Amino acid sequence: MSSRAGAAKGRGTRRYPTRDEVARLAGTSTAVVSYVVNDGPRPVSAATKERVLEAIEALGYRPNALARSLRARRTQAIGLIVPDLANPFFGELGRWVEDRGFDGGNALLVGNSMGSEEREQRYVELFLQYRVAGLILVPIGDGRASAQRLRESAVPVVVLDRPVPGLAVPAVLPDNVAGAAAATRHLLEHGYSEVACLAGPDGLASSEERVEGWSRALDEALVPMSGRLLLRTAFGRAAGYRGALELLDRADRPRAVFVASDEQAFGVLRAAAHRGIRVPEDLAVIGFDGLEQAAFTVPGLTTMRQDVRAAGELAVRTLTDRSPQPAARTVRLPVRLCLRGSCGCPDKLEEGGAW
Amino acid sequence: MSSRAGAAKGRGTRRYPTRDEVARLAGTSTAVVSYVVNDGPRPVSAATKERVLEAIEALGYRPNALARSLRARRTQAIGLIVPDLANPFFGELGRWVEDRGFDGGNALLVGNSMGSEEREQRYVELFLQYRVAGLILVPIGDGRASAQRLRESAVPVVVLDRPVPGLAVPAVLPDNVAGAAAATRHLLEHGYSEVACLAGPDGLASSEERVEGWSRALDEALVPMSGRLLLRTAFGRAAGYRGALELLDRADRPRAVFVASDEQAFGVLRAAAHRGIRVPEDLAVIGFDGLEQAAFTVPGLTTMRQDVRAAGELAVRTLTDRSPQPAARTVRLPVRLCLRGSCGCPDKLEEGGAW
DNA sequence: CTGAAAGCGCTAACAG
DNA sequence: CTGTTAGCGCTTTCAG
Repeated sequence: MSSRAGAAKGRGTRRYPTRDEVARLAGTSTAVVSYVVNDGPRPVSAATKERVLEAIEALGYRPNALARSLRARRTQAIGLIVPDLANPFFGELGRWVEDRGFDGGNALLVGNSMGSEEREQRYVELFLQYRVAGLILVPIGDGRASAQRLRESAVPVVVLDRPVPGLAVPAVLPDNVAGAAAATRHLLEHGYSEVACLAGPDGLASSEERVEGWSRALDEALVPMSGRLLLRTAFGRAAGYRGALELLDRADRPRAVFVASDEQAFGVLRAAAHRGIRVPEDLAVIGFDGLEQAAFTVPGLTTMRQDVRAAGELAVRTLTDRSPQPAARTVRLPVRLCLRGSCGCPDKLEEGGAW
Repeated sequence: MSSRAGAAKGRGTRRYPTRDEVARLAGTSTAVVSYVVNDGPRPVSAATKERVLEAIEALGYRPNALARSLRARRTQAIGLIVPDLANPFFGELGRWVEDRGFDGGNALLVGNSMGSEEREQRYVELFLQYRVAGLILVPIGDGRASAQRLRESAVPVVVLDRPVPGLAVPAVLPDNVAGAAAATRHLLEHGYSEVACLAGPDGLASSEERVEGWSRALDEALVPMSGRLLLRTAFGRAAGYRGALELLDRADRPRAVFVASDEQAFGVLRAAAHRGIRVPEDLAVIGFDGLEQAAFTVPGLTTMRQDVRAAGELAVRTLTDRSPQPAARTVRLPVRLCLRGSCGCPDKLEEGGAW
């Protein structure tokens, strides 16, 4: 058995040693312990420091971050609220936010709003009580509900992925319009005379922007638009699957489709297979987001890749920069066409085996 | 402009109102404010309560969770450490952990170890400093490194997905051996005379257990084993892709393969397509994990589905239950065969459109 | 170079 | 029913 302070028997049984105990054991004052732990602000003689370090080690002392934050009047925690962590897009986003935060010594609190505004509110509230140093929000719905509560608060906030009309807060967004237009244009260049759009839900700004890009590309190419080419569904594989069936079961089914998210596109691929419709020969598909999984579908999914990493990192940086805050700024990150087989281009796995 | 206490001009500029200000405005003592906020432990007259509530509202008062926790000597936060949030398996796990924690009013701190033991350690350390009420760990490698540090601490810990030999701590694990054996047996029942195994990395307990199950099923069926049937790769799509190419490029390539994770299996499906090998006609495939995405590959991926939700919820419950802790217990959750097209069974999307 | 002590915001005795 | 007050563990002036 270890020589350390009494081994834990039950659970959560043992108390954490405090600064007082360390001081006592080292035969110094608590202030000195603090100077050692923080390497400042006052100097400590080498000998004393040594004794303190030994006491810390012997006791297994771990500074209490809560007390520290209380005293400092600021935490090192940042909050992230997303619609669903199990959605690979938010998973990837979360990874980069976490990674960047970790570099800066931040802890990351995450909340899933699960598509519920009420739940989103509750998380905003909870994180505010935890006095997070910053809050990154991928808002649900039109985000108006959270806007008010946030505007009244003192935390720096960044919204990600979706603009929130009423909120004058920095935003990091993909260039949805340009991306959707590029995807549509690419399909047109493959020679299709019309391109359908399997869009995201109504009323969600990022969804509307992608529809806008699609429609703009059609206009530019002087392709006549028609309502029957546009179908809105929820984001997500299952919704994409059902939407695709609806499109594909029509007598005049489309030959090419721009899908507003990769997740929906996975559903489209599955639906086409289910109906015996070959991709890309009978149906050309382009998705949006650039998920890692898109490189592994059969055929590979051509998609508009967002730089999720840049988005996550930029969000954290915006929160973290202690520089005088410029007026709330919206940054549009470029998306780029990532060619694979589903649109009719050659279907090669990325060289170098990037993933 | 709102009538509330001075609007924030810069960022993080405004201070949070404190309990003292609320008390002053309501003309009561701070204790009463506390009684109102916590609805106890002492009763408060309706009139006073009313005044306090108004003051709270007027000031936009939000109790400081840090101070509260410091005082209470315990937090409501739970820590989750996973290898990679962007991996859909851990994403799904995270979702359920979060969901269950949320019900209990817990905040969730998450850390990505990114496959690095050092990083895992640092997160354990960080979360301990935050005095999390409990820690859920999906350990990297053999997990031995974290074991010691955890054993010395006072936090309740649960390990998930992978056993840690040296750690006497509750564990929630899938029944890897039985699952792998069932998958292998199913492939054998399809009439294949031998079944290859594309396994996970060496030295990871959960990976070894799946190999064990595969080999056991082969033994039982009196199928001669051979080293050439077993290939280990890292978990992940890219590794699965490369491993599959290696298997498929052999002159005596296997006709049926049990793959140790769905992620790897996605790579296998892609590799087969790349080589013009049809699934399931030329190659039957079964994965492991039961990711949601597995229902959307082409063909649908037959897989051993884990009940990730049950695992996540059970982990939280184990941490949260304030009942006297029974001896560290290991729970094995059953996995069940989920039939789709990749093994040669009929390929239907789940009825009811579960997803 | 080191120590004493005030106080971060909150809760819960204890005393009215 | 309500008020006073002693800390929770830490940092940091201010004196030595």
